Amino acid sequence: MTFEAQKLDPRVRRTRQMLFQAFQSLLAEKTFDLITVLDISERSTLNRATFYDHFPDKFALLESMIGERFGALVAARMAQGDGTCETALRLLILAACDFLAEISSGCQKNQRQFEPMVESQVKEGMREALILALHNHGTENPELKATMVSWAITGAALQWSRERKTSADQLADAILPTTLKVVHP
Amino acid sequence: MTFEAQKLDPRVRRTRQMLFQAFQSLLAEKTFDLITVLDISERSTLNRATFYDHFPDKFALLESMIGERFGALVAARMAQGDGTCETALRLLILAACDFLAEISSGCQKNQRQFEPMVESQVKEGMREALILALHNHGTENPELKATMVSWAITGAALQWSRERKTSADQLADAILPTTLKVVHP
DNA sequence: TTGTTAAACCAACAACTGTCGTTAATACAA
DNA sequence: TTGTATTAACGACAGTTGTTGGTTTAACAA
Repeated sequence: MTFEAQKLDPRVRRTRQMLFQAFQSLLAEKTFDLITVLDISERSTLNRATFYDHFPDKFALLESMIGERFGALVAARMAQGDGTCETALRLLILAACDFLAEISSGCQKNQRQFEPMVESQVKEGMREALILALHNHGTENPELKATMVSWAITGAALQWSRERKTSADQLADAILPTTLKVVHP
Repeated sequence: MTFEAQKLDPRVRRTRQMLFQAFQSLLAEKTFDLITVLDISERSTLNRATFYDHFPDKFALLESMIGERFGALVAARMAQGDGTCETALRLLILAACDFLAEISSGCQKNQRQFEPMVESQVKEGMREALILALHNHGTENPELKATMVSWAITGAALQWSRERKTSADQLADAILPTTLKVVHP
C-alpha cells in the first residue's frame, strides 16, 4: 500500500522529493522546532505555498518522511526472514534499533515534537508487519498482541538507542524470549 | 517528586491554576490545535506574556497538566495496593484505562499533537511507578522491563479506549498474565 | 499538435507567535 | 511597617503561519 511509484504526476513526486531533501538537510543543522516552513521552502527552491499544497504543516512532513523510510526499511528487512515468528521478531527488533540509532546520530538532539512522531511511526510500522505475521500463525487477539509487542519493542529500542551500552543484537537476545512469550503463550 | 504544594509563591500557583482551568475549559470546546495562546490568556484573564513566563508554549502546558493529573491518579490508586506485583500491575492497567477513557470523553476528537503527548505522559508515569515496584522485588534489568511493560500496557489501554468493546477489568484480565510473565520470567 | 487539466508560482492578508523592556503590584523578610 | 526582590501586567516588535485569488507553466491525452 501507498507505493511511491504510484503513477503519480512526476511534478508531484519531484516536489515531494525536494521537500524531503531540503527538510533532511535542515535537520542536520537545526532542531526540528527551529525549522520553519519558510526555511524548507527556501532550501528546496520551492514556493512556500507549494509546501502547503502538499502538507498541512511541518509535522505532517516529518510524519510522512519518517513513516515512508521506516516502512521501506521494515519491508526490506522482513524479506530476509524465513517465515518463523522468532526470526520475524528479531528482524523487527533490529530494524527498530538501526533506524532509531541512525535517526539520533544523523540529527542533533531533537525535542518534544520530534521524538513522539518518530516513536509513533515506528510503532505503527512495526504493528502492521506484526499483524501480518500473527495472522499467519493463527494467534488469537492478534491486534491486541501486535499492539503490545510493537509498543514494548519500540520502547526497548528507544531506550537502547539512548544508552548504547550494548549492541543491537544483545538487546534482541535480551528481549526476544519475553516478546515471544507474549505472542505464543 | 515535583509536589504541587512546593512552597511556591502563591501568585505563581494561582497563575498556573488559572492557566490550567482556562485551558481545560477551552479543551471542552475546541480541539487542541485550534486553541491559541491568545485564547488561553483571554480565558484566564491573564496577559499573554504572562503565559510565556510560565510555559514555553501550549504544548508544554498540555504536557504539564496531563503529567500532573496522571501522576496524581497513579499515586492515589497505587496506595490501595497490597504490595504484590500482580495487584500493582492491575491497578496500573485500570488507572491507564480510566485516565484515557476520561480524556477521550471529556475532550472532542483530538489530533496529531494531543494524543502523543498524553501517551508519553502515561507511559512515563507508569514507568516510574513500575520501577519502584520492581526494585522491591529484585527483578534484574528493572529499567528495561519497566519500559517494555509500561509501553505495552499503554498501547493496550489506548487501543481499548478507542474500541470500548469490553470493560476495563476485562482488559486487565486479558493482559495481566502476559505482562506478569515479562516481569517474572 | 492542440486543448484540457492540474500543479507550481506569486503577492498579499490577517492572525498568531515568541520576545523585550518597562511599569505596577504583590509576597515576604527585616 | 518598611524595603527589597520577585512576579504579573502591558505595549510593541519582527517573524511565522496558513489561506486566498490569480497567473504561469508543465503533463498528458486526443
